[in-house]
Order: sequence, then C-alpha cells, then structure tokens
Amino acid sequence: MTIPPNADDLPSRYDPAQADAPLYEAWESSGVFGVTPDSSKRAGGTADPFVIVMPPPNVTGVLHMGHGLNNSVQDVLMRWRRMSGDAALWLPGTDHAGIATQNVVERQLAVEGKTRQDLGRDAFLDEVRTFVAEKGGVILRQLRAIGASCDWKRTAYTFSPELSRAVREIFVRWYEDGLIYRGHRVTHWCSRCLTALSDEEAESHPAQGLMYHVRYALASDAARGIIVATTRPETMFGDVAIAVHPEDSRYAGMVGKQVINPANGAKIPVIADSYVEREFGTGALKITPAHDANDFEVGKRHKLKMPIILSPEGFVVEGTDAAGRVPAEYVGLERFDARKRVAKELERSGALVKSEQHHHSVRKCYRCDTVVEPRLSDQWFVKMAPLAAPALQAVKDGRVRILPERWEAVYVNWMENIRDWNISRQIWWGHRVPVFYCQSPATGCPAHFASRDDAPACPACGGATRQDEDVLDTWFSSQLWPFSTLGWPDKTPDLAAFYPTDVLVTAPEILFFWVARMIMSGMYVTRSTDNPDGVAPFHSVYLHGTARDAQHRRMSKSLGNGIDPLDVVDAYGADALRWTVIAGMGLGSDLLLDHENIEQSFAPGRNFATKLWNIGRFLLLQVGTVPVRSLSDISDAELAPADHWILGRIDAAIAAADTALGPARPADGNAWRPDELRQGLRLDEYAEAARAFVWNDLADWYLEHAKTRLQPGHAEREVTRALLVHAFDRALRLLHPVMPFVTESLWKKLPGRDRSELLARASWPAADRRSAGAAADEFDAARSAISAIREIRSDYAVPAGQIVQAALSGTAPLRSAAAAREAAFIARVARCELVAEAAVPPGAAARRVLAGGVEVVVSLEGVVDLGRERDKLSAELDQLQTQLDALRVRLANEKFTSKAPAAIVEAERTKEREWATRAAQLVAKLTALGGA
RNA sequence: GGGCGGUUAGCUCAGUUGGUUAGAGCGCCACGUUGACAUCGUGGAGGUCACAAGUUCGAGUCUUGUACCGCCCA
Repeated sequence: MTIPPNADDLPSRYDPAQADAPLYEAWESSGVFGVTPDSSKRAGGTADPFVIVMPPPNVTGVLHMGHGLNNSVQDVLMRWRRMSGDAALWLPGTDHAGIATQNVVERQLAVEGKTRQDLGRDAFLDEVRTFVAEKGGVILRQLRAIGASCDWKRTAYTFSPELSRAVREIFVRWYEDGLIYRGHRVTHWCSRCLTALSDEEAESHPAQGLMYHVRYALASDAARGIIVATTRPETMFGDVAIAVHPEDSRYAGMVGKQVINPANGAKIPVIADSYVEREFGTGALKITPAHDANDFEVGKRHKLKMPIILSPEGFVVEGTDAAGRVPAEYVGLERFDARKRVAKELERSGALVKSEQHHHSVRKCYRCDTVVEPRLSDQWFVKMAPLAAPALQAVKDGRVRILPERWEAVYVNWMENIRDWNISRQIWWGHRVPVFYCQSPATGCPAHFASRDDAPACPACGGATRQDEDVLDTWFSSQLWPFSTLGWPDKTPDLAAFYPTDVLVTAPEILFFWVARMIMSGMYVTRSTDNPDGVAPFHSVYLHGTARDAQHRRMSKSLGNGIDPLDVVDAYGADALRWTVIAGMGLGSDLLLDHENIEQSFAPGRNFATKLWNIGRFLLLQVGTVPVRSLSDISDAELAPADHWILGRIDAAIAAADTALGPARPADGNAWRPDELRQGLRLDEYAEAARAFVWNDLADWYLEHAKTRLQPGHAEREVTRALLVHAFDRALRLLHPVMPFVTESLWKKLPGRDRSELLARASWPAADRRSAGAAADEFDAARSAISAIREIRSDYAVPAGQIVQAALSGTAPLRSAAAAREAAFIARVARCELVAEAAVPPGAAARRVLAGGVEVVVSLEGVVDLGRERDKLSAELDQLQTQLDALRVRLANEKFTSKAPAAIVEAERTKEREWATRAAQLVAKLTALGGA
C-alpha cells in the first residue's frame, strides 16, 4: 500500500520560484526539445515536421515584454505540435544587429573620448566582438526562464561563419543574376550613424515646422519673380533650377528664363516638368537634385548639375559639384543652424515673402532618431520587382497566409509598389559587401565583380583586388534566416527535413523589413525547373500586437512604462506571465498591461495556476497514489451521469482547443483552402476553452460531485478516482502549452505516473467519445436544480448557513427523477433538504420552472415575501409573454413561414410550444400564490 | 495625398454562411470561510451593438452615407 501524500507535502500554493527552474532543467536534459531530421516525413521519418524559426533578437539585447509576448506565442504552438506528435523544431538564435550594436559600442568609446575612426576598422571590430562575447546571448538564457522550448543545440547567429557564407552566396547569385547593382542616387542618410539607410529604416514622424515662401527674382527683370515654398531653405545652396508644370499658364512666360537664387546669387533656369503639381503650394518647385529624391529624378531628366552642399555629418560644405555655391560665412554651419541663418538672411534681403506653420512629416533614423538627410551617394541596391512578383502571388494564392487578414492587404499594397532596396551601409559591423575592384584596372578588367572568396584575383588581368568598404544591411542576413539556419547553401539533412517551415510569429512592424524579404529570398533560393516560383519559407505569418500600457502607449524605455518580464517571472511565475499574454491577446489586438498595476495584470494567471494546483492537491489527497483503473477498463454501466457529463465536457474542451489552435498546416499541403485560410491561431480562445473546462466544469461541478463518491468504502470510489485522474490528466495536457511549469509539476504527481515521464512529451488529448448524451443530460438537470435553489436563496437572502426545504417535480418526469437521483449532491451543495412537493407549504414557497422541464420549489416559511415572489414571477412572465407574442407574430406572418428556411420555421414552432408551456406553468404558480 | 481597419457592458474584446433571449475575462455590488483553493465560493447589476438611410419575412452581421478613432505607405 502506497502511503498517500499528506497535506504538509503539498502547500496550498504553487511556488514557481522554487519549482520552475528544476522543471526546465529536466526538460532540457531529457532532450525533449531536440529533434533530428530523420524523424521528419520529408527525410524518411514518420512525423509531420512543424518548424518555427524564432525572430532573432539582437545579440546584445535583453528580454523585454515584446520578446515575452512573441516567444510565448511561439512556445504555445511548439508545445502543442510537439505533443501532437510532430517532428517539432523551434530554432533559436540572435541577430548581429549591425547599426544597433555598432552604436552601443561607439557610445562606450565616446565615454573614453574615442571614436571608431581613432581605433581603425580592425581594432574597432575586435572591440565589438569582445562586447558581443561578453554581453551577447543573455537573452537566450532569459528565454529559458519563461519556458521557451527551443532546440538550443541549433542556436544560430546571423554573423556566424556558416550564416555569413549564406549571405555571400545569395549576394553573388543575385549579383550574377543582375539583381544587385550599384546605384548613384539620393538615399536616406543618417548624419549621426554616418550611413545610408533603406526606405524602411527611415521612419516617418509627424512634425510641425515652418514653410518658407521664398521669391526668386527673374535675372532679366527683378520686378518679376517666382515664389517657391520650402521647409529646408538651407538646401537652397544646392538649387540648380526652378521647376513648374509645362501647362501652368501662370509661369508660361518664364520657362527657359533665368532666376536668381537669393541664397547665393547664382543664376538658375526655370524649367518645365510634369512632375510638378500645379495645385500644390505655389505650383513652383526649387530643384535640389543632390538632396531630394524627387528633385534628383527631375535633375536627371534635365541633365542638371547635382551639387552636394552638406557633409556626411550634416554640416554645410562645398561638396562635389558645389564649388562657388556656398557663401563663405555658411561653410561649417550645422544644418539646422544654417536653416535659421538662411531664413534670417532671406528675411533681411526681402526675399522671404512669408513663413508659416506647417504640418508635415520628417523621416528619422530608426536606430538613433536623428532626422535623416536625403543625400546623393553611390550605394548597392537589390532590384526588387522580379523577386516580389512570385512572393506577391504566393500570398494571393493562399500558399502563404497573413493573419490577421488586414495585414495581408498591407503586404499586397507594399509589394505592388515595391522600390529597390539599398543594402549597403557605411558602417563596419556587419557582412562586408563581397564586391571586389581590380587594384590596377587595365582594359578589359571589370569595374567590379562579386566573389564567394576573400581576396580573389581580378578575373581579367589576374591582378590584386580590393574589397568594397561597405557592409550589408543587417536585414540582408536575417532575410535568409529560415534556410541559412538549416545549412543552406549546402543540401543538408536539416534543410531537406525542415524547409519550408510552418508559422512565422512576429510583430507587424517588421512585415517589410523582414517577413516580405524572407518570402522573396526563400522562394528565390528554392526555385527549380519543376517549381519556377520556388517554395515560400512558411505557410502562415502570425502578426501579433504590441505591448502597451494602460493609456495605450507603446511600452518603451524612454517612456519608462515598460514591465520587465523577468520581474513578472520572479513575482508571479512564468506560467502567470504566459497566461496573461496568451489569454489577454486576441488575434491581432494589442496587449494592454498597466505598468502601475502589475498585480491587476498578472494576478489572473497566477490565480489560475493556484486553482490548478489546488485541484491537484485535492485530487492527490483524496485519490492517493495507488494507480487507478484505466478508462477503457470501465464499462458504461459503471459510469454515473456525472461521469458521462465530465467525459462530454472533456471532449468538448478538446474540440474547442483544437478548433481554436488549428489547423497546423494546409490540408492539401500546398495552399490554404478558402475555408481554412482564416482558421486557427486563436490562442486566447484556446486558453479560455481550457480554463473554462478546468474551472467551470471540472472544479466547480465534477470535483464537488466527487467528494461524496470518494469517501472510503463508497461503492463508486474506484470509478470516481479513475475518472478524476483521467479528467485532470486531460486538463493538464490541454493546458501544458500555455502553462508548462505548473502542469508538468502536477502531472508527474498523478497516481501511477513514472517520475521520469514528462508531460512535455506526452500526447495531445483526443476525444474519447465515451459520453452518452442522455446520461450527461441527467446530470445537467441536477445542475440546473442546484443553480435554481441557489438563486432563490440569494434572492431571499437566506443566510448561508441555513438549510432550506426543497422539492423537485415537473412536467418532464425523467429529468426530475434524474435530478432526484442526485438528491444527496443537490442537498449538499445547495444546502437544502429535499422533501416531497406536498410537504412544502404552498403559500410560502419560491418556484422556478427550468428549461429542462424540472420544477423547483423551495420552502421559505418565515423567509419568503409573498409579494416579492409574485412580482418576480410576474416580471418573468411579462418578459416571456413579450417574447412569445413577438414569436407568434412572426409565425403568423405568411411571408416568414413561406420565405424562411423550413428548419428555421420549425425551430421557431418548437420554441413557441416550449415557451407556451413555461408561460402556463408560471401562470399556475402565480395563481397559486394568489396573484393575477 | 494613396491603401486598410475599427466604433458592441465601466475597461479590454468575442460574436461563424443574416435567424430574432448579443457573450467572455477583468472590474463593480451583495452574501459567505461548508475539510482542495479567500490567489476562493455563491448570487447579482450592467448593452436602444457610434449615427442616419437602405436591402430583407428577419440586420450587431449586408449596402450607402456621416462622425470619430487607429494602422501602413508617401
């Protein structure tokens, strides 16, 4: 005989601080998170692969709530699929984060008064590597604290030798395919980071600024002029023309004439270009080709000079083609100082017609918030249109779905208007552009060429080469993540087994930065003669919301409104954190957390873990540790109505969870069918379904009911023990993906369980279909009776300790008989004594007619207020009568009965009969109470 | 300026192909410690589904317009 645990072994609360870490250790050391390629169906195994690649956090980053949310979602999916028998791979890793990491190290150097240039490229890179070695990877350890079930052996890094090889490979392929080219054009330039940025990296921010209206006088006739509006008068030194619309009658006579730039006295032509919008501003534009992307295009069309008048650092200079254009007193002025000074000077000279407040947007560097400057330079670009076409089609065909749906429209809109991608950065930390130049170019030597090898010889003359100084956009390497992490460009077993992956879980902010580019590059590298479009790297993109505070502001360091996930883990446990983010976040909605009231945000999760823990505690204390009979060995005849009922509830909960989470992949293996395109990934609905089952069915009803049957010597004790353990086992399995720690902790303790077994590798539950509906309905009749008696007690404020007399009867004898069979249960939980109806004094009783045909009468001798009971019944009757009248009008309407579907009409007729019966019963009760 | 979404209970949100008594969690109110759990239990209040018009036997759900809020891109 096994000795049952005693209450001292089981405190009344789960203690995550003590229990969580050893559980994680047990999972990790058991290898349950690991998966080998040979288990995948694609590589000769038997299991469907299910793969998620983790959006790699910055290598030196630390965990914030966004990571907590992002990784909780992924872990729920991974644990669900792992339990479902898939070859489940969650591949973790980090991103070298070019500009961001370089900035951090540069700031450290700045404290010592040094710049990266002081150190030189090699020494600086050593400095960054040292920093990454010291600080890097912290976030991966932090992810373990929230329970992330990654296959850590495969931890990848975008700047590792292996992934760097993938970067070179695709660069060279694209270069050789003509998809990468050198472009001389205006790009966004960050004067603090000293690098060009992509369009996506220069974020628009609303701004309030001054719009200056400046008059450019005609050189031949100072009395005439053109007024131009600009927000950046400092760029006037770089003006090379004034452009008007060719059909604009206001300026018809001026085209071809010269005007004088009031900022520097230079004579510049008035040109006509249909790019100018006549309705906008004065209808005339100053053209500064080197410092505005649109002006650059105009300048190209008109073969204008492109003087650069700002230094890379943002100071006024006479740069390329600008000799003589900048008055000496402006040289060396910071751009915003120069703006003020130019404006002042224009005002003094009378050229400034007016200046007015103006709403516009300015673009800022996404890494340092510096206002970016459009600047002419030579950069490497990827030609996007050929790559975008198949990636757009894949989404339109349903080979890739984007959830929530509205982001799909955003994706389509972006892809249809895609612009070329500037991939070169003038920083040092990153993959160096693998383009080489001949050191002593002779006739026949290429201007440049791309190479997989370092220091290749010039292919034409065989001479020495030098490598391009620039490095690649950090997103250039992360776009390869779904296949570079699996060994591409080699044909590895991993790549065969796990590409394509399944779900990509991330935030909408990086839909273009990362997701779209992964689809494009993933399809590109998997093109074949059989499949010219290639294979998209995942079939589902799940875009989750943002962590925000109670005022809906994005959580951020600068606002100080963040919540540290690790603080939450310490105070409430990882399960509570996960519960809050999963249960609290509908598909696509933001997660609102009040940083000033952590308790309100995370207590529900902790409370639920406590509830679960106490169900387990009750079960272990009452059921003991002796193994229980298996459900399949118990005959239907041994099952009580309550058993049938809980078995039905289990099946319903499993079905609800499966519907909320799945399908895991498209049924036909290629594209989503329209009917399944928007299904699944409702993690909050899954969590709620599991919670409702555990709390509202198992704990509130079945467990209460079991208390009597578990008494030592009770004939049904063994069946009850078995059913309780079965139900709780199913509950723990269902909840494991969202609350892995407390469920694992409890599951190990269930009777008959071998301590070495892990819930993390147990099977996901499937419906038993043992529940007989009629038997379950009997238990429902008892539940209804209990609720009715409780309502009556509450209505009449019967003291909680007082036992009342109650009788069950009604028009549905079977149901009332069934309810009567649960008399002991009803009596105990409704705190009543069940008597014959005749024993209840008619004048001092409250009655309820229940939907199932059971009628409940509660004797309230000395408590009941007859008038109040009459009012109550009248009110109920009134409401019912109103609805019944409306129903009868509807049924009397010939248009309804003839046009509505027969099934609907029949349902309405059935309802009419039921309501009429119930109304008649209510009338009878009222009459009995002396009412009208 | 172009594209897209939203407005349902005090708060945050569900609400399937239109089917007629609109749901949940949290919060709120009342009562309560009955041997798993007060991080709990029992009961309750609370919504003319933003507004207007239309389609329909029937509209939270479809159409159009208005107001307000938000997102993406310029």
